[in-house]
Amino acid sequence: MEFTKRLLEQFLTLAEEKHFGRAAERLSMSQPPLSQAIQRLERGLGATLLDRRPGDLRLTPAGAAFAVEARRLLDAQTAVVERVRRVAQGLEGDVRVGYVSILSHRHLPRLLRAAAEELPGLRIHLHQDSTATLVEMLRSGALDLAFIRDPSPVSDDLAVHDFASERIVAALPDGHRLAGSDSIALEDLRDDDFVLLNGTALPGLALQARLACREAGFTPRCRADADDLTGLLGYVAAGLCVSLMPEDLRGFPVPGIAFVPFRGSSPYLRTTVAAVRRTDADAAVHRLLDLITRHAGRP
Amino acid sequence: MEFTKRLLEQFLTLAEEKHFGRAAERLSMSQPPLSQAIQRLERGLGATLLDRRPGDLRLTPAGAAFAVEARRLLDAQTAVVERVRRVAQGLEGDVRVGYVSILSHRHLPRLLRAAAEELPGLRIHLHQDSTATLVEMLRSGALDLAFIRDPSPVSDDLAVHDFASERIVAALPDGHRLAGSDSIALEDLRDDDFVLLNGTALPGLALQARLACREAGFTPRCRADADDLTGLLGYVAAGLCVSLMPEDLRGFPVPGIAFVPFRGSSPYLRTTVAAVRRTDADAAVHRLLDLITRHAGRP
DNA sequence: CGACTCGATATCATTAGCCATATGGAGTTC
DNA sequence: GAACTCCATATGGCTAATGATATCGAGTCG
Repeated sequence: MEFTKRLLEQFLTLAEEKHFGRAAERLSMSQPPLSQAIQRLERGLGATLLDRRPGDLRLTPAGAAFAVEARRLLDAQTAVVERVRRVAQGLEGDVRVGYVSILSHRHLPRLLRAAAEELPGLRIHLHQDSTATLVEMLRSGALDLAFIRDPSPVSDDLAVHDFASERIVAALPDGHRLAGSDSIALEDLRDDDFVLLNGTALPGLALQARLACREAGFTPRCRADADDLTGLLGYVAAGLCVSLMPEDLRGFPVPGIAFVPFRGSSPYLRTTVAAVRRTDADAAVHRLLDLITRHAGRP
Repeated sequence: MEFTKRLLEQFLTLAEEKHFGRAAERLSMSQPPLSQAIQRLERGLGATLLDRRPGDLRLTPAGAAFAVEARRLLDAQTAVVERVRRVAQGLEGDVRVGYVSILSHRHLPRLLRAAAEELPGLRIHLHQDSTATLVEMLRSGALDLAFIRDPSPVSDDLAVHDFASERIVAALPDGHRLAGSDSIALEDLRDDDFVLLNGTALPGLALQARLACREAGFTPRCRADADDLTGLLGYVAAGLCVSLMPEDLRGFPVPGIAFVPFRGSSPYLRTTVAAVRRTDADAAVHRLLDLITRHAGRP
């Protein structure tokens, strides 16, 4: 039994009109083929749908039930078309997004809010991990999009889009001679003891910090190192060293530490990029990526 | 866009096999028409369903969504057929049943239980009213089946089926000289004061009680009357009169009253019949009516 | 580079679904 | 009972859906 739209439409019209002649007219056809279509329908269903009493056509209980179901089938079909089109256009769907922990502070909530407003049909699945793991997951198809650290080992099957560049600021202990300044120059710290990242966890930041010092014309005297930011913060708060950190941390006041920006053309840490597979044709991913690039670089 | 079963089946098979050749083989057709069918489907939907990369066919997000929806559409169609057939066979549906209050004591719960077990797909809508009103509702189509009193004004557009015959018993005050008997004869009460129904509420019972006395060879001396059974019970419990009542009431002991059956061929009150419209072809009504007649006459 | 795989395209035959006209037949009305 | 209403039946034409064969073209691999 095949339920074509035409057949369902014919039955529904007949169910409304309760008159073969009028229904046929509304359907722009003659009466006999309508009779036959309905008969085929009844044979196919194995049930009588109409109580044909002379001059008074009415639906049997089965016919009334089928009228309801027929309308549902029609609605379901158009709904399927709608849904598939929306998925194809990326207005509906699932996107698996990976990110490094730093992002969560400020950018991620803002992005999620914007996505929920602009692309309400998207379900975004979040996964936090290290840059290296995220790249691997992205390449293997376990993720669709990832916010990762740059510089990082990005092969050419991935396309990257600049997302957020954070400036480096100085982290000084409260008692430091420059702790009260509005801004300083990096070379003002050439004679200070530094604590820097050793590069195991955040290689990008560790590298950039050293590069910035070299550009400023000195090699930082490293009194200590640490493998994550909280370690750095501990050393600085103890008053033993100064350090360089992403400006993001200024939003989280740490007792005993002053974050002071650099003057003029200060060293940048180009931190976060959004990466996707070059071959990925998923429209939802591209819509999300578009939204991300439009939100890139904002504070 | 028309979703024939064949087309959905073709897409689903292809979605499983991810290979045009193998899918065509499983569908007992050659590969080219399958390609064309899928292309027509994609054009009709206005969306690309397959990612055709050489040697590795995969579904696009839209294709994956459509695969889910296609399966749902197929299931929905077969479910519709099933449902319509069940309604046509009377295994599913709505039946509006009217009944007179007496019935509710014992028969109605039993019937509903049996119906729920034997015809679980039926939704039974209950309505209690007087015999006259029920007959009118039945005829006008507001009810499908009614348990009514007999004798009653049943026109020949209704078909009636005997359902329950209740015997008349004597209701005697506890102190009555026959209150302890196992059974008595109606003429034993010829000199007692009676309280009987005046016929406004339960004309059948009122009439039958008087007919029974006439058959026993006497006219009951009516000291009082009442328009319902509780009125009768009050008079009897007060010790003022005896009365005649349906034996149903023996199940509800009333303080101060003894119900005593009549000996031998005691007078019957043929109380309740199930009535339906003769022209009604509703299979659910007939199934229920069949169940009712099979349960007729049981205690 | 040549064979192979796999999907797309071109062309054609068959069928059956759909609708039209003409007619039949039951029931109602005046 | 004659005209009318209304649905069913009979018959025929047309279109469009369906699938088969043959071929092409891109990509892969030894």
